[in-house]
Amino acid sequence: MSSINLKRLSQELGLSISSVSKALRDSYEISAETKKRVLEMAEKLNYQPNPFASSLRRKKSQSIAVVIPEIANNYFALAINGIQTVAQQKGYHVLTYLTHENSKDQDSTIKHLQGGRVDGVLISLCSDTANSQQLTDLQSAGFPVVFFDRIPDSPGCPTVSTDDFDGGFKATEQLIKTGCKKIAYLRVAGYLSTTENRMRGYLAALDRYNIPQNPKLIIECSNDDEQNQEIIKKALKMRGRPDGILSSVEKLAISTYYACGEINLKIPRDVKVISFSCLRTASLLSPSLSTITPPAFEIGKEAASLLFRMIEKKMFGNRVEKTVIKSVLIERNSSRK
Amino acid sequence: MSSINLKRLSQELGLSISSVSKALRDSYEISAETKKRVLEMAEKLNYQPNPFASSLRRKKSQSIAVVIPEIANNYFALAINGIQTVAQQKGYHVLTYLTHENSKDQDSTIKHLQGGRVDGVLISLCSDTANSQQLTDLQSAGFPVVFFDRIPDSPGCPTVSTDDFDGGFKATEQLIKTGCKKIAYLRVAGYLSTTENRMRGYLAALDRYNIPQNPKLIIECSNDDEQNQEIIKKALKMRGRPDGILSSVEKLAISTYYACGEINLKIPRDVKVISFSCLRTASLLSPSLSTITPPAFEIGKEAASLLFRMIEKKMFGNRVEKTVIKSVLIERNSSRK
DNA sequence: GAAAAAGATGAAAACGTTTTCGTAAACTAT
DNA sequence: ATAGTTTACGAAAACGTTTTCATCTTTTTC
Repeated sequence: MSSINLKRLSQELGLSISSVSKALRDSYEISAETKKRVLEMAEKLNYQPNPFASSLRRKKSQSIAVVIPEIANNYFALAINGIQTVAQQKGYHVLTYLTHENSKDQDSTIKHLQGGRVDGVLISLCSDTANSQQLTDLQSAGFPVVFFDRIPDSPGCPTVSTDDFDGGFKATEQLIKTGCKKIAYLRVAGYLSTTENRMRGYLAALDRYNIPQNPKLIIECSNDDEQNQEIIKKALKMRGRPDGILSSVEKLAISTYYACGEINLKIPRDVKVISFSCLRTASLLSPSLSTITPPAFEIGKEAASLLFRMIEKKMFGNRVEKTVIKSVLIERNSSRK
Repeated sequence: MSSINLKRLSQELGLSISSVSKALRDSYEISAETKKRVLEMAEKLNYQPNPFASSLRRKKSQSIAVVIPEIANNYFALAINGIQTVAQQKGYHVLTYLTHENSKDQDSTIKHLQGGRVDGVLISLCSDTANSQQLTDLQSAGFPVVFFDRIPDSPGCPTVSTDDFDGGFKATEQLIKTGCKKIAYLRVAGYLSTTENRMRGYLAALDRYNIPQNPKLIIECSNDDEQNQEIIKKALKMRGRPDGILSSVEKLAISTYYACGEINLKIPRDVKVISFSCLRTASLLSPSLSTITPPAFEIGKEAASLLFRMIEKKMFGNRVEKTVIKSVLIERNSSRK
């Protein structure tokens, strides 16, 4: 807390507060000579402007918020990395809020944010969201909000996401091509745009290859890893058990590996597995895991860039940008013949 | 940006600004009846106090900063999770800053933080820090700073870390017990308290078991994964190549796996591996990776708790707290006979 | 029933900036 | 020399709170 402020600085220099302020902001009203003196003194006294006074006066926080379900997750960690890269370069500060997949937490966070603490919000929705009134309020007030990854269905929102439908389709196709007939889809509890779209891709692929859809093969998991392992084990032991698994999120693939280990099913011999995942060690797993990898870092970067464009009002009229960045499918041993 | 403020609220209620402010802060000066009216109106108009005005006046930011080298890293992601848990519960906001292992970035971050944007700082030092003047300035100004994981050597700093020496010792011991005679230690470039202490544990274990220390087996890696893979490959091809590897950080273990794959060395047959790591999938790797796992989440939680104790001045005099939380060693196939 | 105490409210200063506006002094053009 | 313009600076208001202090009313006390 450097208690040295403009007043102190101006006294030291024998100038008025306003002149010093202008000098520091490089105003044309101040002579080059004076600016130099001011800069030097500021440096010497290690002057740091009070960000709150500045924000209060300018009605600009120089901060953005990132609201995500969790952070100990390869995807979100990478996305934040991308976001920070852009924000730090723009001289913006980044506030992170975790919702823990809890819409109550998400709503209260959004509500607090209305106070003006940030100039914009990047958000990936939590899974138990029905429809957040807070969020629509925020947006309709003209507040810059960009959704990434888990986005709302409503068309009026700026979003950055990946081609989930396509990913789900291609992953399923891949399983089909290696001979799978009974492909299970692992989805998480609640509603997620990603899970939903990936599933639509999965179903479309089944149709395309004339494989009958089977509701029993759409397996809803929870938010608890141990519970999921049980759910998956049960699915793998049922009559007409799946010979292929498409996991909509990384953690379910991991649970699948553990589940198979416990009931002595060999991947890929007994069941083939492919999963959406940003796991860096996918190729080192036993067996190596086939993945559809969303470009998390780029999505974060793109979402942040879009947000800053909105903040800086460099938007073309009211056009709502919807960016989609392709995922990449990498076939590895877990889904090979 | 709810443009409804105290003034507006007070007009609506026919009260003075000060009374409304006091009512909202539940002051004893205001009658219960009035408080109720105020609360109701605030709710109705969705009043959100301006955080900057409040911070400016109270000289309290209700925010803390987390300064870390990177975020796409299991350890730091977990630690932040712990930090957020505590902060969110305390009603504090969390600002994250990435230094990218760059002391310039770190210094400029610290410098900005002196403006009073936060009430305290949690920091894990970057690897190319010699000694940050900014940081010592900040501390000696009485500003609350807690170091976690990568901590300074100076005794005057509050820290939360794990028993790195012990971890290094036990990991090395484990390799020795499975018959390794030439154990390499993989360290990262620059200076890290963790790497250093783990190495001291490693060297102590060698001494304890009468294995001669060999400087050629202490291998300094870089910050670039591809480069590291080359470095490790080279080390594994040299005369008197290591038969055991202790990796001081997770990413070097991963590079080791790749390196072994490329030159056809089988883990653990040809070389045994153990690593410090928070990888959730350690047991699913091929082969499963033996790890010393620092309790990242707990370290984050503990560090944040300590910071809040400092912020709230609930410290006992000037005693500097140095918390150490034990890591746990899990033997898996990569280091078995 | 007067003095003292308690209760409830409001006016205004303060926090540290930024910005608008005013005004000297210096310069330019006629 | 005079009017106009430019240059460089300062005074003061404003941002939205919090807090101190004063004020007025009501209640208590002897």
